[in-house]
Amino acid sequence: MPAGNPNESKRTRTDRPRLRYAPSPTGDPHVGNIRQAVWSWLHAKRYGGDFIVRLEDTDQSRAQEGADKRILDSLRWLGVEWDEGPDIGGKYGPYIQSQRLDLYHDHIATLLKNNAARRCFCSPDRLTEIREEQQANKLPPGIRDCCDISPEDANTRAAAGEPHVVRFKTPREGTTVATDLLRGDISFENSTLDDFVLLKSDGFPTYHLAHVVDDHAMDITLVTRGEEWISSLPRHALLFDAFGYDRPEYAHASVIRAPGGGKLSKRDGAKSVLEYAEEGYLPETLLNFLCLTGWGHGDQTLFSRDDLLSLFDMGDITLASATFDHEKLAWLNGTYIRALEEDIFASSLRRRLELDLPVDVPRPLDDALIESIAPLIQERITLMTDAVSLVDFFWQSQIDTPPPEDFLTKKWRDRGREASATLAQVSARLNDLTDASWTTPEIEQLLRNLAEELGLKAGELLSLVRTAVTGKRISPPLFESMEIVGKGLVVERIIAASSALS
RNA sequence: GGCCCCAUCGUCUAACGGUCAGGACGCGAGGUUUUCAACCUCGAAAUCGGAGUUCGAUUCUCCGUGGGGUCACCA
Repeated sequence: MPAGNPNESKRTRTDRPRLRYAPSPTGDPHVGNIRQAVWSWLHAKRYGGDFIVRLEDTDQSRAQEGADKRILDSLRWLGVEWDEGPDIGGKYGPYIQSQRLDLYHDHIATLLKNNAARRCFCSPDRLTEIREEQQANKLPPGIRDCCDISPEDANTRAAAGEPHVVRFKTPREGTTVATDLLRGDISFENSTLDDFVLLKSDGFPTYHLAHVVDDHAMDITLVTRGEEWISSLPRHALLFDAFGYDRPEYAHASVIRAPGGGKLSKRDGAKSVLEYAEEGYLPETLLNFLCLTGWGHGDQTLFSRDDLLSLFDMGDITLASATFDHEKLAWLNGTYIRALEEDIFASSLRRRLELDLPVDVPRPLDDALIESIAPLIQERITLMTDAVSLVDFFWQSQIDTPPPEDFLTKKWRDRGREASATLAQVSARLNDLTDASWTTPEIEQLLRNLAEELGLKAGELLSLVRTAVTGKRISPPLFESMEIVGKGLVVERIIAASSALS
């Protein structure tokens, strides 16, 4: 038997388990995929075990430049840490499958020697021909007896360099029973299985071979993956048996579904982890949310990283497939934004605004200004990217006065002249305030008094002032905003609005 | 279609045979309020259907229905 288990440890699902995340570097990880990584990590850590990252780059044609780095970046952003991996190594390395080819070849040699596998020289055309024929005869579509070549002949042809694959010789009869941690025993009739490919003609292993060889070699105790793998489970069970290896435990998680049904895809607004990061979601939000869909723990909705690290158990995940709830994700993000320490929020806001504010606004942004604005909007945004449209007026030297139909609502509709006159009075009064009195409470007092004087409700007057000063119908709290914008600019803007309305 | 998996409010979930079937998002009503949020109170909303087992089924069994996965030299 090639490459045995380096450790004869007796680990179990709940005693120093070893779990792995094995992405193939074909693109950015999406939420369903990364959830698998998060869960594996949480489970491993909960029980004092190890979390391993292994790159499954066995499909050369689908490999994508830089995908490996973006996968690791996604994990880091979420706060997922690994004990062994392609970047940091470990005693079971290498952690990149394309660097483990010899191991797979050794295993193939063993199987061939034991007559548990066979070389297959069939062309793709021949294979589709077989499938069509079987389908016409209402037989299982899998490839079984495609070529009848003696092992000697096969070895000769292979030695001569003839391209071929190596297939597993799946038993024709009997039943293969495999166990899923969440569903119990699942049995499959061997007659419905096929002679699946282990080694491709380019010398790379298929997932089936690589999974069995590596998860054994790396001493993985619990394999977690999506339920799309359940149908391949008997193949893996048979392979472990063929090598004489103990089978690991398996937990197949359900798929995350799109709101309309079906698999979640980009079309449904599903984004990669890094895209969520760019759009202003907080890592703690996504971490919490990923565990909220497909898992639950009593009445609890909010889970900190530490909560999850001490509560999560792979055995508690939900069997039914969950629908991705964008609304709840957004709500959750707002909740986490509000919970941020003031200074953390301020610095995060600053980074966001440096990105989102118009290019003509000089960088770096003024820290004191950011710090005074931050508390005004912290509880008003759901995404960090919501901030800019709420606060851009603080940086504009000049704001465009909205058209009358937007400016004049309710009480002021079709009463531009009155509005104009009112604003003129407001600007005059504000102008009388001394610089020392240009504070939130004094501005508020002045405007409330003036409203009373004019026989207006406070809201009626303030809606006018708000639009004039911020250019918006909806804004951060007005008095605070006015204090920050400063007397000169405020008065200037109100005068401008007044004349625009006259 | 074959094989396999799954099934509690619209959505995410809790209830390991006995609960007025709980919580969260969203939704509705009210309160608070300078806009918008936030916050507070209240409300509507579910065990897919049918047989069993049991004193008693959301929970166990079977059938049906519905949804999903898979049938590659992709993972």
